Amino acid sequence: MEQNKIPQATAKRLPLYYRFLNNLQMQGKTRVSSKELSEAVKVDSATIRRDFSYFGALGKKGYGYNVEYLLGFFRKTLDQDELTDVALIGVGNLGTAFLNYNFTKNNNTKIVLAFDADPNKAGKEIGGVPVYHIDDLEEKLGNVKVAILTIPATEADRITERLVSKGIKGILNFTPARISVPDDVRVHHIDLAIELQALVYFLKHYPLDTKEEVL
Amino acid sequence: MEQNKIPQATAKRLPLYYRFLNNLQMQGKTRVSSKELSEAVKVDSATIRRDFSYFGALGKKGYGYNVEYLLGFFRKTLDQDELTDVALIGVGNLGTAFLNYNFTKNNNTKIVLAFDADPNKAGKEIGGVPVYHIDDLEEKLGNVKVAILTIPATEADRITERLVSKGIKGILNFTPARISVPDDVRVHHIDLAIELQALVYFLKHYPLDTKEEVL
DNA sequence: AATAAGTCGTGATATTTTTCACATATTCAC
DNA sequence: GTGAATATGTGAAAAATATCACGACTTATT
Ligand SMILES: NC(=O)c1ccc[n+]([C@@H]2O[C@H](COP(=O)([O-])OP(=O)(O)OC[C@H]3O[C@@H](n4cnc5c(N)ncnc54)[C@H](O)[C@@H]3O)[C@@H](O)[C@H]2O)c1
Ligand SMILES: NC(=O)c1ccc[n+]([C@@H]2O[C@H](COP(=O)([O-])OP(=O)(O)OC[C@H]3O[C@@H](n4cnc5c(N)ncnc54)[C@H](O)[C@@H]3O)[C@@H](O)[C@H]2O)c1
Repeated sequence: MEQNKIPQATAKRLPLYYRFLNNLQMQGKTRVSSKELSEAVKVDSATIRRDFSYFGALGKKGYGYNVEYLLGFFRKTLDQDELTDVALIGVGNLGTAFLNYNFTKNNNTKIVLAFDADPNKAGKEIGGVPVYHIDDLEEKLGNVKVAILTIPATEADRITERLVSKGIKGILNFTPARISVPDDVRVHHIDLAIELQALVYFLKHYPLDTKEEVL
Repeated sequence: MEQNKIPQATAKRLPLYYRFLNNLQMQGKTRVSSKELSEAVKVDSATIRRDFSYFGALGKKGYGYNVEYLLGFFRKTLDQDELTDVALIGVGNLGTAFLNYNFTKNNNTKIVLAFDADPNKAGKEIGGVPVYHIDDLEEKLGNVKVAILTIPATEADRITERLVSKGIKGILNFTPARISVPDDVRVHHIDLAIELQALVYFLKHYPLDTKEEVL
């Protein structure tokens, strides 16, 4: 699809740029330089210019970038005009937090339904999202292609298999399990315990005198 | 401190290895190869061997790695024997989920106290962790060096400043705000909305026929 | 109109990370 | 013991990412 020449590292930063540009526009700013952007999002200004340059010459020398133009460009690039439906599996501590938080501020994704194995949770609605019993997964999932996994790790493999066979193509996996999927399914692991441990490890073992911010 | 020759990419994977080795030991396995590890944690086996090699020759050719030895080694390396205290700021949706989840399974970090601006939350205890009013931050924080930030983005800068002046050295920031800190403070951003958007972007724009798993 | 200040886009370079591929060592089966 | 199988550790190469530094162009100022 189109140019898949865009480096992954760049692609991961696009939503960040987009969000900040939105803020700028709301503040009524009409122009912005890579230097200003850099200070706000904490990414080197050369990296920002390089990132933008993959999409062509979006700025003007000596001027910077026009906020509205850039925003419009990224809106298209990030498909901000089409809403992507997401399913959430596991309405426990984390899952409930995600349901209550509305990802649809500034955002093109929306959790449209949730599943849980607990019969007490099925039938309810949390944050405006209906919760179904996991037994009804195949029946209710419909054409949703993205799932958030917030179930116990022990359930991850079994549920993943069911999700994949129903056509899910992207999984945001919060369980510590490293799930196996076919090659055409993308899994993004967010392992909170590990993030915390890694932070502590860095604190103890790395001097850190220079500014190095870690994602 | 010791060898800070260990690449950051490697350091981030250490807790993952550690957790899996723990599982292996609990299953009674005594040896493991980089190939087996690779399948379990979804990291290329050459990368695993390279990672381990930064710490010396931990394995044996033709045999693999001794689980107990490796685990003991990483336990020391990751300071699993000392518990690091953590403060949580913002007992809302996310914060409450973290308090209820006990990070101290297999883990060397523990949330020991929490703060919130809501007077109804202060004074309570959630998941065994006392919640104080944010006004008492300076008084109660003590010698804690790591904080988890789960407050509204608008509060992030102000609270960060207070944390830093009280001596916090590591922040796990869940707010969308990109906070500014002195060079000796490490910030790790976990931006859930962006993770979700990035996943959707990859799904739509990247072919993905080969196995590429993204962290 | 000329000058100064600001800023992009990018070739070149540096750094970081991953992967290949193989000499070398060990184990295991018989 | 011997040979086949297994698996490490690592030099070298590749790939990915980040940064430097500067020519080219814009805007603002006097
Ligand atoms: N909460 C945290 O702070 C935190 C931190 C790090 C990792 N995690 C991980 O995130 C995951 C969820 O954590 P949590 O604290 O929300 O757990 P939780 O126990 O509160 O919630 C899990 C939910 O999944 C449901 N469930 C169980 N089996 C199911 C199945 N087969 N199908 C559908 N639903 C099922 C349960 O009924 C429960 O509601 C876990 O894997 C956990 O390790 C959580
Ligand atoms: N919940 C999610 O799923 C989710 C997803 C992505 C990002 N986030 C981000 O995480 C952060 C927290 O999200 P949430 O859903 O838990 O929000 P929330 O509103 O449920 O919780 C925020 C809590 O912080 C407290 N608070 C406000 N100001 C404070 C202050 N100055 N000092 C101390 N406490 C204060 C509030 O009383 C509240 O309890 C937000 O920045 C949000 O953007 C949350």
